[in-house]
Amino acid sequence: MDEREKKGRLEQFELLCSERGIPCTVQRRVILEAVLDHGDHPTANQVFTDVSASHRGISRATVHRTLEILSRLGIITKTCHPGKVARYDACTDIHHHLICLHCDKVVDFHDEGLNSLKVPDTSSTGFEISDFRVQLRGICRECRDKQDEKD
Amino acid sequence: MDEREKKGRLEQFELLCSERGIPCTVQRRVILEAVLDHGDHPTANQVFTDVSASHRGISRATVHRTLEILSRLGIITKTCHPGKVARYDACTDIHHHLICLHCDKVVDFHDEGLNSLKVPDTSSTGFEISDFRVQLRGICRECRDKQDEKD
DNA sequence: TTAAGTGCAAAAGCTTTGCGGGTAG
DNA sequence: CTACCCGCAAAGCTTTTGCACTTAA
Repeated sequence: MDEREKKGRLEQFELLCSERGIPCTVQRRVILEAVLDHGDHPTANQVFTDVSASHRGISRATVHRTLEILSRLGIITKTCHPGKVARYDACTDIHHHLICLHCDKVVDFHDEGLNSLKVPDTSSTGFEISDFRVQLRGICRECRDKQDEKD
Repeated sequence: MDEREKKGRLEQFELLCSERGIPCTVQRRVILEAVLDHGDHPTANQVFTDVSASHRGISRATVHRTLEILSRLGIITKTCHPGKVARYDACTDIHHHLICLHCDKVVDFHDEGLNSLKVPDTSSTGFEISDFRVQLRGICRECRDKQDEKD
């Protein structure tokens, strides 16, 4: 993410904090920055590693707690993964996912056609829908190559 | 899932096994049945509980190993969840998901309009797409009600 | 017969929790 | 000043692995 946009997101975060009376601590800013910088869909552990590289002494527990808080604020979001650990995402513009059913890799995919999908009526379900994602599921090139080797 | 369909899926599984020379053990059949019966998106632990109710001595390790194998065979599938544990799905017909960003609940949603979505060209990505899912993201009724209580 | 699967128990990862000291507002 | 947050360490879950025994084909 470029510097200008990042700065905007950090200001947005500080605004949200003061609106809701939530302390805006150093750790929270640093962890948010790490997610914004990471690009794809880091796990809590990856965020912890990134953060530790520049700031001594931020604990794993804080990373977990903070990621949860940030996603409740809506400033980042939990992504839907086929894997076994939680993953987070810097939730900027609408985008979609290519998913490898073999190695669980998830890659962002931007496409105007998908963005203009009409969300159907869900009123009977009790859900209030705010946005949507399309998952395109299949096999990535690396996994295909590995399969071919075996043959 | 009704008995007739279940029987069909089990036969399909036995066929797949013999095609690929993979042993079709009691445990695998029982675990597959448990997923088919479960309905929504059980975790390995839920499958283990279901299985243990009717069959003594099937270990957790086997449940994990088997779920992985069944999903590689394509007879079940890993679902994409915002949570922290792997979840599986009896992958029958195409369907979509309502996702609560508050409590991570995932509910199946069937809709003809979504089914007919045109999959875009992904040739530049190296992925070979076999199907797709739409995630409708928002807040479920229970979580909305809880929020209202607080106000 | 024999390659592969299974159970058990132990190890390895990921996440949460309780508590005393520290900090933002 | 005060409520909330943080780091630490320990506990709690989920998943994986090594090995001896069993089983499907």
